[in-house]
Amino acid sequence: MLEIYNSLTKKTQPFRPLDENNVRIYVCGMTVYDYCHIGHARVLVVFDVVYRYLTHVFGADHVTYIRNITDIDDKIIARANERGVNITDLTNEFIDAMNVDAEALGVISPNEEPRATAHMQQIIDMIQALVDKEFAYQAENGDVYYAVSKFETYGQLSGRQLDDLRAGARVEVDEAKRDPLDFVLWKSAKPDEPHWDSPWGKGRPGWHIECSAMSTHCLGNHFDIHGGGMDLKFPHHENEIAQSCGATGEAFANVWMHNGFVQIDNEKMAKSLGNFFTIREVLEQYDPEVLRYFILSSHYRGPLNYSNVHLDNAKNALTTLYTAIRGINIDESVSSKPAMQSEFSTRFFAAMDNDFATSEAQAILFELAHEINKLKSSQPDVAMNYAIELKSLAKLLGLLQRDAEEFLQAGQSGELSADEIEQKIVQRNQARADKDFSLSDNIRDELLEQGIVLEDGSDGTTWRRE
RNA sequence: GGCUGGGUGGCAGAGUGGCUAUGCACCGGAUUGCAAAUCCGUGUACCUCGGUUCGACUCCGGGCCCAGCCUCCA
Repeated sequence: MLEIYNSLTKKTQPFRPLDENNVRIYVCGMTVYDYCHIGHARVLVVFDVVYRYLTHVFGADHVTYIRNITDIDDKIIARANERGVNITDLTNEFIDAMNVDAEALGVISPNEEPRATAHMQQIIDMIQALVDKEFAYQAENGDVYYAVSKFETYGQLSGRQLDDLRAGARVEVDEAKRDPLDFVLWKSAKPDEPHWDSPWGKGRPGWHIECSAMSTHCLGNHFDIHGGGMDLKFPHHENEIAQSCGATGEAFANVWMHNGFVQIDNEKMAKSLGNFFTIREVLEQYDPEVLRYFILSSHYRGPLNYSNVHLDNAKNALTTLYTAIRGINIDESVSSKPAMQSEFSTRFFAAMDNDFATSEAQAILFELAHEINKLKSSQPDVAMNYAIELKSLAKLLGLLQRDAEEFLQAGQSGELSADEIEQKIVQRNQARADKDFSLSDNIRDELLEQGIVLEDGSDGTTWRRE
């Protein structure tokens, strides 16, 4: 049975959805004012695997996955001003870019990707409900704030006490707030800022209320899983709980999942440290599937240390996997049937059931590949069945779905086209047939300099890019 | 200062109260014209100090160290 670590209870617990026919998950997505970086890639990929696995467990039509888009906030306004473009053009540009990156990484689109600006009515309604219930107040400067002290369990998710928070608060006291910990729900508009009409005057929503309003709107007041990056736990998710529970009077998300950070040299990746990589920068050097494999090679809650060495390692590992299924002609009529369920599948599912232990699941993929290599020539039928099983398990991780040949020969190292390489191979094999090994070795060395590795198999020579 | 996580072999990274993780790298052998790939095999671990236990890397306590959060952040 699937067990998930719940940040709220700090325990790994059996996952029991409210409705098995509609498992509902909401993940905090991106604020779209720049290209996505590797940290974003991690959220994208991690929750993509969560979604794939939930679908596997509960059925394809029994999971609803929502990932929002924050398309209005201070940074977006600042960036648009900087560039002299309007906000919609800016956010559309980066939403498109995000979709390109996500697709490259093999991320399945969520069922819905709600945008904040398209849910202004729901946001205003929720703020109104909070004001009506006296969880919120309008301050003299026109802003509407959430009164943190009114919500009894505030701090539960992040394990903080109000007094500790006040003691540690570095923010200067905002005169308009009754309590320095109160946070903004509605900001009154400054001149030349985008704004919407509301009962509290022209303005725009605070960041936290957007997610409360959109998740509730898309999934109902009470749903199963809420996810996001570790850093969102406080204050963002803490505030969401206060808002949603305050407004609806019901429970909010049952399970909270938080993925760990991407680090570089054991430090958080951050623009201010200059150790920052966008997805597209990485993909100039590495195949997207390599990045995906790398992300899944450590547990989602732990830190992920990024470096080229690690990506090289991931590339070699993936090459091993693809090499195992290379040359096996998977009979479509067989592969359309459900894959064989060997002991490998059982162990793979057990790993995934254990809070999505993807690195352990990957290890089983290698054992399967090993099995295939052993049986390839002696029992091709059995090997093919294992290959089908391997691909079907890997699919849950979004890996190994391409043609092996295509993966192994992808890339643009060297100047040679596939046709030219094939010609060289023909020449070399003629030389080998003539026992002219110095010529054949020269050709092979020449290709190797271009990053092309030749492999002489029992049924001919194959090549790949290293 | 408060709150979270974590310290495993050359590197990365799982896991378990006594039994092989896995990948990459390395070494020996098979195979190959030679390689590559593959197969067979070897080796290198569990921060520190106490405690519990027949037995702990695995449980408990102290210490040291690292990262994250406490402000926008995936």
